[in-house]
Amino acid sequence: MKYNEYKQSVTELGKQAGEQILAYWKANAVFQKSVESRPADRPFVFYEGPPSANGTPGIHHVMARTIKDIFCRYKTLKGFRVERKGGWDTHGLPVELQVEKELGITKEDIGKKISIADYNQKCREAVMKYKAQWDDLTERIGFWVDLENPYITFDNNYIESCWWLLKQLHAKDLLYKGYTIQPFSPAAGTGLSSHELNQPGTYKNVKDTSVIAQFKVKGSDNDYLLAWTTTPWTLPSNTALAVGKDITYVKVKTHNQYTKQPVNIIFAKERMGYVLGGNYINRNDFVEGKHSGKIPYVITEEFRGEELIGLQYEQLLPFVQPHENLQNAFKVYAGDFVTTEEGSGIVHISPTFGADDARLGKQNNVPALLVADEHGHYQPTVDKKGKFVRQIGTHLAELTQQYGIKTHKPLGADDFYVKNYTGEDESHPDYKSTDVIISIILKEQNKAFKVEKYEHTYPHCWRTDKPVLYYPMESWFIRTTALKDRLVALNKTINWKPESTGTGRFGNWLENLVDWNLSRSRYWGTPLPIWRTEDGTEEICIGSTEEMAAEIAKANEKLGLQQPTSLADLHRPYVDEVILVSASGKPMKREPDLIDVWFDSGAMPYAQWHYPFENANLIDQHKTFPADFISEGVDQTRGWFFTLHTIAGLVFDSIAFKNVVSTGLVLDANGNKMSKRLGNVINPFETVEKYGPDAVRWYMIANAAPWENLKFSLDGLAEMQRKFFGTLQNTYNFFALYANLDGFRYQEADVPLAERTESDRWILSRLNAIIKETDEAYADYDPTRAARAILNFVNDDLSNWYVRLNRKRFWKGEYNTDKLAAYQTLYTCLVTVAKLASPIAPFYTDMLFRDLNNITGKENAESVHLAYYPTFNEAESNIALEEKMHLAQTICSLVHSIRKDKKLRVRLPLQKMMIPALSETFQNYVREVSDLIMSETNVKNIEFIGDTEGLVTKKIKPNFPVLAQKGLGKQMKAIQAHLGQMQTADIIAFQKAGQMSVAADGGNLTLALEDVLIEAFDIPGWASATDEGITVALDITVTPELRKEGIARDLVNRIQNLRKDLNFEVQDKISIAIAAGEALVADAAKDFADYIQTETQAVALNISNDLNGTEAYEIDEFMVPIRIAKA
RNA sequence: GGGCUUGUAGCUCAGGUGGUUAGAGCGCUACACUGAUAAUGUAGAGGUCCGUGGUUCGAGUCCACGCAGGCCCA
Repeated sequence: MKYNEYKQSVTELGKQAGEQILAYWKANAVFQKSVESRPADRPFVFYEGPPSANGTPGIHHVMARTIKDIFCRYKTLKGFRVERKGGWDTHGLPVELQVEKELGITKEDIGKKISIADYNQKCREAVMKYKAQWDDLTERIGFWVDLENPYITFDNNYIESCWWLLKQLHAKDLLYKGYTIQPFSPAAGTGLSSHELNQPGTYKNVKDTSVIAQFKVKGSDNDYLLAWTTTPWTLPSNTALAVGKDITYVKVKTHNQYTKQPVNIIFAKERMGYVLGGNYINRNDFVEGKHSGKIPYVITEEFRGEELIGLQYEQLLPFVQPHENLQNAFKVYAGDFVTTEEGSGIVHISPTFGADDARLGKQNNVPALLVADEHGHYQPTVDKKGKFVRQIGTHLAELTQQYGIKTHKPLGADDFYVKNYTGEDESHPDYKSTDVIISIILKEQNKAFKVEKYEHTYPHCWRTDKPVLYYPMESWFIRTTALKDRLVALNKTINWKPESTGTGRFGNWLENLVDWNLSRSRYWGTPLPIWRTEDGTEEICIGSTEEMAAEIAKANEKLGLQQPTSLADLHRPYVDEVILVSASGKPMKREPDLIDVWFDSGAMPYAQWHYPFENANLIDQHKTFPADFISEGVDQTRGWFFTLHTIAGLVFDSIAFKNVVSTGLVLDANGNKMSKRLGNVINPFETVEKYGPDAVRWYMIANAAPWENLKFSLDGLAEMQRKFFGTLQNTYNFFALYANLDGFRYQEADVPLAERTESDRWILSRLNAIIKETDEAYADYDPTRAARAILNFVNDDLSNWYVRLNRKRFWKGEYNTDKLAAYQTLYTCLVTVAKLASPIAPFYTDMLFRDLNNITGKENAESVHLAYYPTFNEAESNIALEEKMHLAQTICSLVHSIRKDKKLRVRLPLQKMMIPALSETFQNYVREVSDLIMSETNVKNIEFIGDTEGLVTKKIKPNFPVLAQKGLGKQMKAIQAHLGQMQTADIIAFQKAGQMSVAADGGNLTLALEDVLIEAFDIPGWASATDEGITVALDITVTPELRKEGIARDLVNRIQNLRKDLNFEVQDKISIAIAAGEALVADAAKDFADYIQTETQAVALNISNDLNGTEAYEIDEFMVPIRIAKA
């Protein structure tokens, strides 16, 4: 049995790992074992936020799923049992729109051209259209989740759990029916979702008639409040005005430009330019003749908006009176939405047709202006076709006639549409919109101060292209505001990553919570389980199929019906057909709405287990509730995060999740959003196919924190693959090559730590440091910190330092304790790295782990994912050693830099280097790693120079933090000045004395050695270099002996190259022939024959005159023919 | 308009509690190394730390106001 050795590129290997390890997991049920091998009483609860499978997955899904997977795997390594149930979100508008598009129908056709039953069947099929692709990607990127038994939101059982939850809310009086102002398309006869409103091209620039209307203050002669509107058709339903409390208003005396009547007008001071623009001029500037045609004005009063609050005014167009709360109508209120950006700074309020308006109305009990229809039900002044009701239309028709307004056709009471929904010919010279007609009437009645065209953007229906109407619609709400404080308090117990999303984005949202509008007027979704009598006085909320069966039976009996008591499908239209009976014996019909799909997903903690009808103990005994961990995109803050939190809070008075990672967006390499239009979409399948799954996962995690946006670049991915996986693989290959030759199988006892080399103990200390660091990072849900720590360890510590320095130990000499220690140390590093990195790169690390463990059998685990997380070993941690090694690295780097400067190749040995002895500790540290420094730099001796030699220039500067702590901040300038002028001799004197006195403000102060930092700066007359306060000087005298030794090393190097070029095996013995031509080279070869032969495994070395025609190689400054042959 | 967030080298990113020479990797330039070799090492060039004010002996770091990008909401 030998360790696998790999020749292929790192990319090939990544792909290979992705395929082979996946197959291995499947064949050996590793996922299942990773769950079942952990004790059931140590659960770590994870919730999978259900994706919708009606579209293909994107690269950002790889990101989201990687994050989820990492922590589940980590917790498994830590010994937790992590069950992961998959799930699918199946209801909702996107599915419906997709089906409509496929069938070429609109919402109006449903129930006409296609039955609801058939339509919903289409939705049911469409929603799982791409399930196979999703499953494939999930599997290929190694996201371990149970795909065999997922929860599916359209299942009857799932719906039944949702109903149960709704019933709990209903019982707590948290479910109610109310009004909400929603975008509505009269032309299409349907409400519009925000999704539909966000369709491109929906918002258009239009020119509307805007009016500054004059609202006469009650009891005054001619004081008027000016309110501006771009929708004059809403003026007949005006019931209030809003002002800004802190805005400054003025009263201005002038004349109305249309009627010439004197008026005192009130509006925001900042809006004078707009209100009085054009035809008006300040009376002080008025010059007769020069300003003919202009109307003079004068400001008579100035006051804050607060003073206007409560003021009463006369109804502007008194066609109809409000039917309730009349005492609150036609008054001035404060509105936080009032600005001085446009209009007059006073806002016209019509609670029926504006969201702000409705809110203000609700808060202050201001009535909406409604009119009774033929059934006595109160309705808005405009019907759903966009037409004024007769009560208004009659008046408008009369006034049109009275003022002789010319129109393109005679207008009756039923002809006043608020926008041109009937397709009238607008090019007709006498065509006038209802807005214009209302404006003319206002002008005639001295109620309009200014009328003009106003260009703005306004939303239009994406299907009919007609303007949208904001219209009051009946809706069901969850009274979330009732428990707002509790929801806020519960949120504070949740650990959010990043924290700001929890306190800011989510916390603020909770603080400003409004009731959750649950109603959706659609077909494919969870039906609202509420049945009502026609007059709405009696209702029932059904909480289970059993309850429904009982109620149906009751209805059948009381109403003499023949309804089946159980439904095969709880969707529309089947539930719609169910008639129930009220307590008083009246028939009850289901409220036709569906519920918001977000309720479905928010219900998953319970509904995925069909709670409480099955598995009740899972929730009741808190076995799977609340979740320990969830993760989704930050865009889910008001989506899934909110609904999970709200349902748990309202129904169970609990949080739904303890830790949540909200992930950022995946953008293209330039930071743009990926979109089909820009053609910058990264295909996840192709990417994983090309680079293998681990590189993609690793890159996403190591490159940026999960909650930051990720600029996804394929170059960056390739770089990360080379850097991390390439280096790790090289290191493993190195190990495997020699371990196979030496037959190392880790059968021997561990070499005691004390018997291992400095570098062994150093790398083990570093290894322990990252065990600790990664463990903390994972536990803190910060995978990026873990990935970067591992990356730096593998690259800098393990590969570029440990392996490079210790290469010879592996290929030279006997299989002795030292060699064994080297193997054991490197093995330990590799197998530990495999474990630490396995949550992020599950495939490659499993291959690495198994390649190692299959030979040694050290661990009883058939996969790295069944192993346990390494534990920090205090005994192996050695901070002092790590510092020493850092010192060695710095010194080597300095020597290299001098060598480079003086053009002295490393193979040329040098006699000595000198290092200023800054302190006893420093000197000892360097001494302990001196062998290492000497072999790495090829310098024969290290000498320390003390102060006595007077060779070193020293530099001194304040130790700022120390001085600041002593409260000497103010004296810093003086101290700095004093230290700046000190010479080396002064510094040495100070070092000897241990303290000195410095003149400062308010007397002398005494500095100790700890208050300053002293550095060796330079060694005059020597080739030296300085970094991090350490200076190294190099003796660059090249003696003939040294030169010969350098030549000998060159020879070894050339011969080794030759061996390789000739494809000799590492263990082949050779004979060498070197040309005698150059005396110096021949001498060197003779003097160092033993050395050369040992290094190159040569049994013979001849100096020959007979090498004509043999290729020559550059040695020192000579060209020397060399020939080798197998012995 | 509101909430949150980001802005440091050509690119991707580090820079606890303020400490005076702001770092890494990639890329670029040059050199070296060559029994890990489709590797590796060393050095160099490259920064008004988004701007403006303020606090401080001292600000990339703290405060205020802006600017630009992003997300969510109106």
